[in-house]
Parts: sequence; structure tokens; C-alpha cells
Amino acid sequence: MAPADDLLRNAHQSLPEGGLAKKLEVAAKEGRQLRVKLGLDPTAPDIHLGHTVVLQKLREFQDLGHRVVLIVGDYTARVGDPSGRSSTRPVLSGEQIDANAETYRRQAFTVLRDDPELLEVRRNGEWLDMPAADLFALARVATVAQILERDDFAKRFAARQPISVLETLYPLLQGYDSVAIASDVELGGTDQTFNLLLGRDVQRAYGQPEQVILTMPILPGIDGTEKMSKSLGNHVGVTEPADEQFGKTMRLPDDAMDAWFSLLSLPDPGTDASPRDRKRALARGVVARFHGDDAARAAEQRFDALFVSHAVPDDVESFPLSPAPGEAVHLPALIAEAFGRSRSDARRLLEQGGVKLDGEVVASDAYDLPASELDGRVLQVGKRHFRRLVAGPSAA
RNA sequence: GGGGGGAUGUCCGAGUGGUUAAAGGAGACGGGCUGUAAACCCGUUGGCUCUGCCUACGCAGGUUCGAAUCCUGCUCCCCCCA
Repeated sequence: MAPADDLLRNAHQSLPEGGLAKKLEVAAKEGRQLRVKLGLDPTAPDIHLGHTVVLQKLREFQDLGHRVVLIVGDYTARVGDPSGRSSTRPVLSGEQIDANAETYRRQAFTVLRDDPELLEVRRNGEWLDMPAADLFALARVATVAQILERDDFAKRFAARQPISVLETLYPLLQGYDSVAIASDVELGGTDQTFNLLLGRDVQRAYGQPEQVILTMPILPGIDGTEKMSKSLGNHVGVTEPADEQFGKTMRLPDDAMDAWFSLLSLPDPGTDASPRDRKRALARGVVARFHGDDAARAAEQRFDALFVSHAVPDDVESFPLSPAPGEAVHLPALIAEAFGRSRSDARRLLEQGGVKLDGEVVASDAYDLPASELDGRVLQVGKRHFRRLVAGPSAA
């Protein structure tokens, strides 16, 4: 398969048509690397699977010898990208942005190759802190009508929701990033299409060859419908423990498996396999990518023990029973403390039969139990929250 | 500068003097079913020293036996006209 076709395999769209193949050709002829750009939003430091879709694509470019240029949007973060937002974003402090950018960078290496020949990290504060006259020149590149073409602006405009002047500048600033680093290709999610295309206009206005844009489909979250995002709470983080990643993936609706296999570029047993086995393969693949094969197998075993055999895990965190032996323990208080819930919540759990001791449901009216009856036993809330109770403060 | 609309529980959103801890929905949590699928069904969803008490409807004060609901001031947000 030609490199361009390969790169476009699971992509959403690349514009202009055939542009990528041409860029690759020219680069090969001139014996140079393509400069492949990705803008990062330093307001969301925790990378999840959704982010890795684009990172994975960048990795493919790296594997072909091209140079990835990550742009940390420290300066544009002051503006706030309105993409997919119905309202303006809060402004972050400089220190927060720095810290977030560093975290992001570190996590991005779970996917990208950290090779100075293949990776360049820049901050757009380097060039966007420009005199007003230069900003005017940039602002002349596009018209208000053009900017309002953008999907979310158009929607907000129609719905009479506020659009700040500052926000309308964002696409131009992002486009200027492309000029500053002489981008050949820019990647992004489909929600970035407008911004990426405008980058071409900006480059043209500044007398530069226009970049090719490549958009990747949006990965659905573990709810199977919404875009994966931390704020929706439907994400799987790359730094999450193996068990969490495995369990969350297993909760994915069947319909979403195709998208996950394709976009995450994981080996797919195919639809011949039973949905259950296929999802297990998916979960293993996810965990293996970030924690390794051994961890993936171990996670699957623990998953089976917990949810298939309903066994109490052997590595349960212990929780100290504070009263002296013989004294009564107030169960709602214990549950509240051990699992970080309110006492009212704990009472409800008891009433609904959601509390178990060593696998036995605790009677709903058992509010006080002697410590001696609890010592050494495993307290369970719901299906997957456990604490081993240990008497005496010394055990803490 | 002028005019109008709005701020309710995690979110959305009803409610314009009294049986309102506040309809409905979403989300979340617990249970059932199961492949921990999803979907679906049932229940719960402010806190606590829990047959009761406390706190809550932007903030502060007032009217009233009684206010999320009325009045006054303040803060913030949105829209329209100029």
C-alpha cells in the first residue's frame, strides 16, 4: 500500500484531495522530512484514549521518518478555543498552563517517539506575543463572515448565544502557528476542520505553501455515544491503572467496538468472534498499550475473578477499625469513612442491600455491630468496592 | 445611553405566599437480568446524633403567623434598540 493510502486508512478526511500523496512525494524527492503539526490545548492535561487517536496517527508519520511538531497552545489558551463549547472558557494562570503542558508532554510519550529527530515541541507564546500592528495584519486574512461560517459560531450566532471577539481570533492565531513552524500537514479531530483549513488561508496570505489537513474521527467515550472527554466522565485515561482501563473498556456498548478497534489501531479478532471475546480482546489491547502484555493478562484475570466468579480480591486495601475491641461499631459511619461517602448515603446502601461482609449481605437494620464481629472481614459496597477491616489503631 | 429577560438541588428545568427537601428529565448510586455488555425493570439520589432535627432556591435586608414565591438594595449574566 502506498504510504498516503496507509496513512488515510482510518482517517476521516484529508484536504485537498490527493494533497497528502503529493506532499509525501515532494518530500521524498527532496529528501526531507514533512513537518506534521498538532496543536495541544494545555487546559486539559490528562490524556485519554480520545487524544491518542490523533497521537497514534502522528506516530505513523514518525515511523515513516517525518517530523512531528507539537504546538503547546500556551498563548492561545488565553483566548480559549470555542470548539464544541457553548460558552467561553475560563482563563488559566501561566503556572497552570506550564504545569499542564509538561504533564501532557510526558503522557504523549506513551504513544509518540521521543526522538529529537522526529519530534519538536514548541510553545506558540514564542511567536504570538506580537505587536498590535502584526496582529492587525493577521486579522486582515479573514472576514467576519468567513469566521462565522464555522459550525459552532454559526450555531451560537443563530441561537443568540454570546460570541466574544476574542474567540473569533482563535482560528487565525492557530493558523498563524502553521506559518510560524512552516507546517506541511496539520492533524486534528473532525471538530478542528475549520481551524485547520483556515491555516491554509493564513499560510497563503503569508506567502507559504499551504498545509494539507488530515482529520481523525472522534472516538466515542465509554458511554458509546458522546465524544470521549474528561468533563463528561466517559474517558479512559492513559495513566489509569490497568484494572480500571480493562473494566471501563468492558463496559463499552457493543456498537462502539468497531470505532475503537479502528481508531485505536488495535488488532481486531473480527466480527466472527463472539462480542464478548471481541470486547475482551479490545480491553486487553488497550491495557497492553499502556501497561504491557503481562499487565493486560493480569487485569483480565482479576476482572474474571471479580465479576465472573464474584470472588473477593486478595489485594484488598485495609481499613482500620478505630474503637477498642468489644465496643460497637456504627456501620453507617464506618461505610462513610471507608468509602468516602456521606452517612446518609451509607444508610441508603444498607437499606438497599448493597453492603456485604465477606460476600454476605448485611441486614438492613444492622446499624451497630461489635468490633469483634468485623475484625479481619471484608466490607463490600456494590460490586466492586472492597475494604478489609482491621482492628486496632496500630493496624492503620 | 435606553428598554427587556434571567440567576432554583450534580446538570437541565418546573414552581409566583402555606401538606415544597422543592414536579419532570439527565446523570450518578444500589438491586434484578447479563457477556460487570448495552437495552430493559425496580429503588435511591442535601446533611445529620434519623419516627426527629438542621441547612437549602444569586447576595444582603424587609413584609408576613408563614416566602423559592411579595418589597428594597446589591452582584452577575443574556437579549433588543441606539
